[in-house]
Amino acid sequence: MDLSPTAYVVLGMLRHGPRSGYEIKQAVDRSTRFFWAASYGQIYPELRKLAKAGLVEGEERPQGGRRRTVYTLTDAGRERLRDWLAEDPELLEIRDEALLKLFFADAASPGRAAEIVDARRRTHEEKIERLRQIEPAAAGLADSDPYPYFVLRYGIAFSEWVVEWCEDARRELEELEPRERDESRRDRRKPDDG
Amino acid sequence: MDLSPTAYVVLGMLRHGPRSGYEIKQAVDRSTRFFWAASYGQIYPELRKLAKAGLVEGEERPQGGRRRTVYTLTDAGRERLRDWLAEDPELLEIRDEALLKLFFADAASPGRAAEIVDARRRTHEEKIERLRQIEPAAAGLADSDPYPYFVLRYGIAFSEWVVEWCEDARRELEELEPRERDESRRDRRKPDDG
DNA sequence: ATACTCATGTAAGAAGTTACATGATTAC
DNA sequence: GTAATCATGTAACTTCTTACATGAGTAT
Repeated sequence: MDLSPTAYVVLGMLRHGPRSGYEIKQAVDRSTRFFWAASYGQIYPELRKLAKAGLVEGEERPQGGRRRTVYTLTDAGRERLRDWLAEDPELLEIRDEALLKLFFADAASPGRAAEIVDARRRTHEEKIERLRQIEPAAAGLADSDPYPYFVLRYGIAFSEWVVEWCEDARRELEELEPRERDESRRDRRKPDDG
Repeated sequence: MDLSPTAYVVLGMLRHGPRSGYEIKQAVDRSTRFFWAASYGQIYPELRKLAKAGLVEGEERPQGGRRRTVYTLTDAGRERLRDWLAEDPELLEIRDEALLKLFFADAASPGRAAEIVDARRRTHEEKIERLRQIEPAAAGLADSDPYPYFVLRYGIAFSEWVVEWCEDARRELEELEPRERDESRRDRRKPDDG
């Protein structure tokens, strides 16, 4: 049976011990979210599928009168995770509306490109802030498993790089877009292209 | 009527003049692909929807005995594109298997983290190569519309940054992963975490 | 001839989001 | 008491990919 990529997120989140679906969702939001999100609508059905396949085991562990099912990796599940980790990563998908809008900026009103770049900068500044908030906790756990912290720092460094790029781009766009650009450009346009 | 994000890719690809579905797909593969992909299975149905909505207009323009439908932006379509460009970009989705595997590397065999980083480096080296191949063509068109070239250079710069990060990460992992790490680490692990 | 590119499309299904529903516990 | 958090789940829907089918033109 083939597993979806998100199934491996679930298996992976159980690598250090039992967790409930709710806890997995929380862990995803605090960690892999910026490069791999997952919703309840995926996690809960996935846990059941994995249990049926014998890769995880569910156990009722209510807290007070609150029902709660905690899942544990089985040996088969751990092996499956290991096998997947042993394959070279393939999938890399990006949907970046900011880049798309910048790409089409020629069809926008004059000066809009710079605003799009500014919006992109703000997005990544917020991302940095959010990641910095979870950084201390991640650093504390790095002792027993260094990789999540490693990846978190990648996320921060990446967004910092984007912010720098936006600042450079801003300056470049100002040279590119003097007030009269709109008129002068239209003259140079190939007939085919208008 | 709401448009899907990919509908705007189609509208945007018509901003400089009429194109067939086939040509749109080609343009996507040569340009927006690295941050926004689109398949025939989206493009052709989308063109029909947009035509029904009056945002594009199709015209039969066979080449030889080969049927061919070419679409043009209507005024309404151009306005719709402009309105969308005037809204701040929101969507940013990443699915990065390499980061996910690195995140879970603690559950992999020793030394696997470094291999994942190496694979990531290769992926982005290939990306740079592909982008460099289309760079001259993009640079040539920058005269009439500078933005696609602008975004292309972002793509190259980004992948170059990733390659550098991978080189740094490689070195850091070697410090982190001396041969005996596996044993020593297990001792420091909290009981909750095993 | 045969392989490649041009050209358009559909069907099936995977993957993922959103909104909703339910109900207990905890903090103020 | 009431708002937030803990906890689980489903249904409807959107989005997107993959695989397939068809057929003409072009280059070797």
